[in-house]
Amino acid sequence: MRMSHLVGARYKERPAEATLESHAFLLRGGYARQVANGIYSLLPPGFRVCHKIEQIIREEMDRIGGQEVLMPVVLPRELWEESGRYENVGSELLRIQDRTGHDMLLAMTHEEAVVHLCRYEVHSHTQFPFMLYQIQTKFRDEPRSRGGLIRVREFTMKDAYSFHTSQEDLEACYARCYRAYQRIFARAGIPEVAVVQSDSGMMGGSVAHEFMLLTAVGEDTIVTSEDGSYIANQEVATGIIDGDSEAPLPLEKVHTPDCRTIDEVAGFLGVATRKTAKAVFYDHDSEGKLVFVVVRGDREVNEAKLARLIQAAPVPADEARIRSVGAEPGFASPLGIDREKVRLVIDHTVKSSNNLVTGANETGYHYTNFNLDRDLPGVETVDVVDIEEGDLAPDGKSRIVLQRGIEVGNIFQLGRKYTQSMGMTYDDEQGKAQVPIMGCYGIGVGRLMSSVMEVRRDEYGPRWPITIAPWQVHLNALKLDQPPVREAAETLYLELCAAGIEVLYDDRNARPGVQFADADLLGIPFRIIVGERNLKDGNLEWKRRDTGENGTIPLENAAETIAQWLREAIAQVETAAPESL
RNA sequence: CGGGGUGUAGCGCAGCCCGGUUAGCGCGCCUCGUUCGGGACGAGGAGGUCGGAGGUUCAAAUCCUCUCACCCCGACCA
Repeated sequence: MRMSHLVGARYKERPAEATLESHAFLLRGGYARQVANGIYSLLPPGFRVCHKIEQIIREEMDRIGGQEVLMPVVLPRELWEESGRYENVGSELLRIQDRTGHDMLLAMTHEEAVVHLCRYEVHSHTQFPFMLYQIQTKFRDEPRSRGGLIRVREFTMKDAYSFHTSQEDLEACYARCYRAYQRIFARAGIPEVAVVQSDSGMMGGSVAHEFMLLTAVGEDTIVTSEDGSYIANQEVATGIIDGDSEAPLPLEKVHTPDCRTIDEVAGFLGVATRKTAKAVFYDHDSEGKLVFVVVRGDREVNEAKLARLIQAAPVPADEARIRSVGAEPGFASPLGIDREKVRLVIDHTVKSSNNLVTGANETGYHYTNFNLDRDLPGVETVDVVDIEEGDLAPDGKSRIVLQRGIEVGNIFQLGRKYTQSMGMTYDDEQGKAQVPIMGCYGIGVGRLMSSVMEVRRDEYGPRWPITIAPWQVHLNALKLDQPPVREAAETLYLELCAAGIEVLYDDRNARPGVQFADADLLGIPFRIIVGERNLKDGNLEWKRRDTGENGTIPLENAAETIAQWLREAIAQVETAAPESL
């Protein structure tokens, strides 16, 4: 590629809307342009990186027996009604109508489409297991997209779906996919991606893992232990939260005027927030009951955990709804509440602490010395709070440290949620109809590109791993108007191209500073500089963008030398990938 | 959806509070010349419905009303 004709301006200045470094470089380097909120076009460099990532994904999915297909972006309402998601998924599902007024939708994921496809194609246990995948556009009408390509509304995703006749078979496939993902991220140049236990969210299913690139700008909170033995998404993380064991004191009702928050109550009574019990209300559980959550005052309700408990999306309840069950906002308490009217959810922390302050369900009054075992005997407690920094890991051996991560991939054991509801069956050995078990496996391509950019860069631009760089070699010719320089550069360019190497040739006769600054923004790992300074000795200069190494090589046979370097550099990245299963 | 902010040339911004020629500046772009190893210099030039609509006024980028878009924080989210 001759750079004089490369489309995509590079900016010297940082665009105002960029927040993350990767976002700034995407715009400054001419990789992507925003069309609307969370909707982007990719320019040639950005598309080339994405295409290479996709190619790695293809190779690894094919290696474990994946079969590539392509399903539609636009799906009819009826298909999603079969699974129940047309009603269950909120406004992030973009619903549209065709010219006849028929309800359609833009797929945000393709479980329905793949089951629709397979239920007509596969009928016998002899055809199992199998895995289909596609690399295709998804649309999710995010309430708030941000961070360049990290979180967008329209994006390209590799989504794979496996079908099995037994849980054991699913688990074997899951393990292969898990390993394939490790290989994909390693080959893309970020072998440090961590695997964490995760929530399966609206997808349903049980076992799920997320592949997280740990970075301060990540949107997810990851709970890790200091000794490295534990790692989980905060949405599912468990741990040991310290309690205390004072002798229970008599329950006492005290006047607490205008103390509606935990901080106000604790301050007024002169106790630590951890010596209080906090009431939080959500509307409503799967049976329509108000959910009354009680956690220790210094702790936060983990809404992902709560959602799994109540089998519904927790929505904070308004004051009228809280009063309707006899509780008093600001002074609410599990003591004396009508348990027929509410779904009482009490966290373990309330049981493991003593003599807590809790509301009296009466404006201006709290109880002190609330002890769950004594005052509400027989109430079961659950885990419904966030694990925080300094708690103990589940094994009790190590302290918890919180980190941030970007989710670059995920894998789920889905079970029969979609095959059951959509009536997919096969005949088993006895000729009896059975419902297959599914797994699903996703990777966001653009998010992966941005994520790599976020962790492989310096102040001047990205430092692409050789395996996903937009081009492999950046050829700079300094003073192109001088015949010897032009001749050497043009010849080398053609030789490199002939050798099958991807070359970006800066043939613009621009000043060196301009060329180098642009080269930094494009982040190509091998830079070859043709300039009169070294050319008079028959040499070329080279520089590694990724490692900073540099030197000179003879012009003669340079293409062969460079080709050899590339093979070695690629091999070096690939050796970081674990063996396939 | 709640709170805050910003819309002026491809990019970054000033001008607005306190209305008044032909709306500026830096970068980028085009032409010519001098330059040339980390974003050169000089000369000349192109490029603007001041986000949109309505209003106030002799006069609106500037004041008022409405509206749209984008950004940030929160809620939400596979």
